[in-house]
Amino acid sequence: MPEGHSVHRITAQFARHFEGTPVAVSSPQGRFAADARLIDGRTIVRCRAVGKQMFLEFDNGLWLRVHLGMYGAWDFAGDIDVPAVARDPESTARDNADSLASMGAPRRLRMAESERLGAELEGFPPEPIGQVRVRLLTDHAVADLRGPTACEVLDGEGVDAVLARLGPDPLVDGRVRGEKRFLELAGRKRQAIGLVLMDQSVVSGIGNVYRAEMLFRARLSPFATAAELPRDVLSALWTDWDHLLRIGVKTGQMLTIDGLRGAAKARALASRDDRHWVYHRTGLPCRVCGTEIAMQEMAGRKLYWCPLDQA
DNA sequence: CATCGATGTTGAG
DNA sequence: TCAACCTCGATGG
Repeated sequence: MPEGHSVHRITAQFARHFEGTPVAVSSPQGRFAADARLIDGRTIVRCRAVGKQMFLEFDNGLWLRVHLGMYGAWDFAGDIDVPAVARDPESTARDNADSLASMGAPRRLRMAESERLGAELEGFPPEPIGQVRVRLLTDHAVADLRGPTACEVLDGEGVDAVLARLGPDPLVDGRVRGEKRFLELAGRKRQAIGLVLMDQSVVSGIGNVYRAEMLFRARLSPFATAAELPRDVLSALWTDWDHLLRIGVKTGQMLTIDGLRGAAKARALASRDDRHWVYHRTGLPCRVCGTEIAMQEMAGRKLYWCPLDQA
């Protein structure tokens, strides 16, 4: 379920609590047992997020690559920090700005598309719950992975091969260098821009929510051919992705309606239904013009747009 | 309690 | 183009 912003947050959590310490790696569920032995007991030396993928480098040159897919999630527990939003979903934007705070009594923290605090722990480490593909355990913290689309151990070349297939990520490649690559890649796609924004080889980290929201924010038809769009339109899309991704990483939520204040902002933070321009709003009035929001499948994913504003 | 659907990707056909 | 992957919150009875 997570789009790029959550993967950056999860990776920061690993960098903070798992980097620089030996990690016991196991597979309670068993499916990852052989791979786990390759990195068991090693120290994590680097944590990287690129788009929706996370890479953890171990001190023997091997990497753990994880893609959460539709319903993958990490459960953290132990002496770890908890993002402000997860502690208090109704907290204000100002509270959220101070990103992380210590969690006091040991608890569970689930990090996927959203973040949720679980019950207090009875002991450490806690028993794995359900199908845990991978468990990473240090003296102070534990991370359990469940339901990932991809989870494998790679050498440096393997990582390079994966990275070579990924388009730019604003937080990895930078706004300027990333934009150059995005313009090159998107500018030659003779496909609908609604497809191109979801293509991870063109731009990394955008999923179904950000795709719909970015197109509305640009007042752009999802069906326009990417290669035929003026360069400054593509450029604006990239700039907006950079902008939205940074908000997402900071707040932990896909806040795509900017500039909200007071009650409207609190509502957007508290309720997913009040958070977006068009995503998941089929048949509801457009927030700008009142036209019913349309929905149709595009390459097997639901596409939402305003037929008037995005004509 | 059963069923549905989801913020994703891969690979078979 | 579609099923499979494999999880779980939301929904309805």
